[in-house]
Amino acid sequence: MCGRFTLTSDIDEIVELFDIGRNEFEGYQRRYNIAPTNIVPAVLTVDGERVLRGFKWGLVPFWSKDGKSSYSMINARAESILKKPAFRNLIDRKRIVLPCSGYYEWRKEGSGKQPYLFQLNSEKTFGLAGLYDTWEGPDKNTVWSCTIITTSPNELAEKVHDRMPVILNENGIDLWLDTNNMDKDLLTSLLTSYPTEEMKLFPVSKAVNYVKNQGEDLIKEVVLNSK
DNA sequence: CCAGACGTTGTT
DNA sequence: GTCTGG
DNA sequence: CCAGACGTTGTT
DNA sequence: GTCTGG
Repeated sequence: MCGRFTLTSDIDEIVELFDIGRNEFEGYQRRYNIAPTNIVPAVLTVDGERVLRGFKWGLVPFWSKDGKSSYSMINARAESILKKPAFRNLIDRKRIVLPCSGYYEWRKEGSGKQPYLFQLNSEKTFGLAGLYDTWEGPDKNTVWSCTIITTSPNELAEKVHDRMPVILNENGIDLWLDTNNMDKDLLTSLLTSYPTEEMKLFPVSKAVNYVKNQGEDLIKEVVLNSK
């Protein structure tokens, strides 16, 4: 999973897919409109209600000493998620889904790296499976942080990369966000690659390499020079 | 027993 | 906090 | 990806 | 130069 993904501004799509209130989404936008770029939105269930809040991307486990997360904690491997001490205790009660309209992966091509954008064929918003944790700082502040789960790629994704994020369909989102669901077999069975035939991929501008670049141009297809 | 890890990926 | 490796 | 190791022995 | 660990 790359270090960059996009979120559509289509409120209706998000509200519908995640079954959250419209005011929940608008409240999120208000609360986080000046958040740093490493804060990402995600949906969780609190007291039976779907809630959208910001998480620092890069898990900080509750037992962390300094509140920092290593770069590697941005992802958790689905295959080992029940074994790894940093993740396995989170699967019971700390599950989230991150709204996403597309994600980038880079492929080495000749001298440089060509970014590709993955989307659903429908170009609609989808959900990435994640886990979160909270960490209490010395001054009693709480850091909410998260990690995105990766799995082996489907036939499309493997053209570019050897991993892909876990994408949940609507049913998967419901199961993953159901706080009453403690069935580890069922939960881990959701952590597979998304159907190839429902996804598309195309090259995009290398402008995506610079985080400061934003906007529509980054999700447009570009024509690559054939060799 | 205790110290040290605890994790994954690759444009930052 | 808990597990692992030395 | 990049920084740092790259090794073994034993009177430290 | 190449491998490994972070």
